[in-house]
Amino acid sequence: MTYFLDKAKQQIRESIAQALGREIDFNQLEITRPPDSAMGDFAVPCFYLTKLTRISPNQIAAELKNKIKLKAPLKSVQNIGPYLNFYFDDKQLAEKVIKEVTKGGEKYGSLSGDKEKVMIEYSQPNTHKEFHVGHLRNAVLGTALVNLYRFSGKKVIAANYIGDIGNHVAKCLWAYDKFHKDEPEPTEHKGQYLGKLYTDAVNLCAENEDYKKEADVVQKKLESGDKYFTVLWKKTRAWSLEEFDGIYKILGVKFDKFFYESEVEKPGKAIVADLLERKIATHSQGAVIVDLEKYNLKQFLLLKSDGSSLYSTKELALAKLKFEKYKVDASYVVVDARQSFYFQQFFKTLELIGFKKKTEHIAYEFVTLPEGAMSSRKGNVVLFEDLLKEATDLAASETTKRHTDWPAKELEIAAQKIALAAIKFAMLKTGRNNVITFELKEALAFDGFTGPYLQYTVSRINSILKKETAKNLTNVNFGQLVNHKEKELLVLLAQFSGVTKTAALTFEPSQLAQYLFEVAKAFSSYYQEIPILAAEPKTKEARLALIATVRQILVNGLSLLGIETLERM
RNA sequence: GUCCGCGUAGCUCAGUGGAUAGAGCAGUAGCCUUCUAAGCUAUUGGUCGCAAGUUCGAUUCUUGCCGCGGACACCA
Repeated sequence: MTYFLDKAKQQIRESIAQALGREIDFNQLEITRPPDSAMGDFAVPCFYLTKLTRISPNQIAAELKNKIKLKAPLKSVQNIGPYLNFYFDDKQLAEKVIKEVTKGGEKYGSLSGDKEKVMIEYSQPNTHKEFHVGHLRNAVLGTALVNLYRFSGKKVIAANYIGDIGNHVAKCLWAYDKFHKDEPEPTEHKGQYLGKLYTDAVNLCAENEDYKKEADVVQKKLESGDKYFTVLWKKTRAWSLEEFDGIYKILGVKFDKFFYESEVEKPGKAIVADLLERKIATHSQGAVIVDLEKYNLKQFLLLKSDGSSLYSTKELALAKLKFEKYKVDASYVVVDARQSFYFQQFFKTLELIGFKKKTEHIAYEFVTLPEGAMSSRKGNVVLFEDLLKEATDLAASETTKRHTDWPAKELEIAAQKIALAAIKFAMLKTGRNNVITFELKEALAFDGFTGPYLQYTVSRINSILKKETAKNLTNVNFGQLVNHKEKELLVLLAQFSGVTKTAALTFEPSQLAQYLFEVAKAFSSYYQEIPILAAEPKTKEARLALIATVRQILVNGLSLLGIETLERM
């Protein structure tokens, strides 16, 4: 799919090559936006041309300005210093952009034809632990990445890899068995209940060496198929999975495939045995390691000295499974940046084994609290459920202030949508490399650069379009859209597809978030100044078509970020 | 100690090898008989951590230093 802006940019490049009378590397010839829209719609800095011709950038810009022959939709070109600034024909711009967005609808901006099949693994919660805002960032980021990748035309398998076994499970079950097995079973929030037990267990084991040993014995028993603990494990594991399922439903987070650590534990151990045989792995202090010293990656631990498995043991088998069974071309794993070193070791190990497939760690920084890191041990984690409740209550009270007459059901649905938008957007609006210091006040903000502001913008457009819409675009006179704010909006809208593509390739949904905010601001300013329904019929028709286009872009973009919009708010 | 990330306005963050470094929040001053004020307009606020180097040109690239956060074998 080639959109209007791509074609226009290509025309700019070709017109320059033609005027110059020689071939140029179009990849080197960048097309940017001037600092002020009055200076042009798009700009070409001429420094690259100077390299080719040895004529000063200012001079070559001046010469080319007179030689360039423009075709629609481009109207004119100006040279300002070392820049060639191009202007669109307003009517053409409006007509092309509005028509292609209208035609594309919810698919507008998407690309197709890419044959690559990738797996994006994310979320990876641990059973028997609590689901907090740290996990939330991963789930929200992963969802956005899956959406963006699909939008840019790739086949994506969204995968979850649930940590349903391991030392944390053993600790939780040890605590359950030792202190709680005679209690009545919890009837709700069973996952959270287990999380609490786990926290207690961590503290107890830290204080008491004997307790830690007991918990380790539980892990050994689990791995050797002990009946009692296996039954207990299956039951409690289901409690956690049920909780995750509920959270994913609320979040609108979906997976095509669930992997469980429990299913790759044995195959993982088999791989480790094979690596020992092949002398890629060796024994060290009773444990199994891969020596990566010569790559400056220390030693990579594959098996504990008591023979039980580690994360790495299982991940070896998982990597194999992904490529062999699911035949993906690339595997992306969305995991906290604190695991970067581990992944370097892991990828190097795969390389030594002879694995040639593309695997990449999509690292993001963690979520912390103003008073320091969240930790189950300190009991200062912010649970997703608590955060959602707080946000929903606030959204409900804000909505009630504005609409005293809304039916209870609509109020309830709206409050949750607004709350989720606020929370998700807060997680997505900054780049992956930023540590998010979680502050409730900020997560619950509904104005400025927030999800609710974007939803509000859509609702305002809805409110107009509910009264009247442009019936048939063939009769619309696009020449009516001459206001500079209309022009600004159109140029912005035309960039949507490019933004989503870059956001996908760089694994940075924040770029889309920033862009959508710009669109919303441009619309709000326009909305304030320019009457739509009260305009002359012809003008009104064109403006209605324009704002429907703005809505489509905002809805499409928000949906990629996993954020729903509301009919009214 | 080694490695990774970050350091831009009071706070939270965009941004770019080149045209006057931008937003949001907070502050100040305005705007609701007119399409939803979760909004808009104006305005205050910056030696882009410090130093050197590469370059016609560095906040952006390189190196060193400083500060903050993180990782560095039996957790995941």
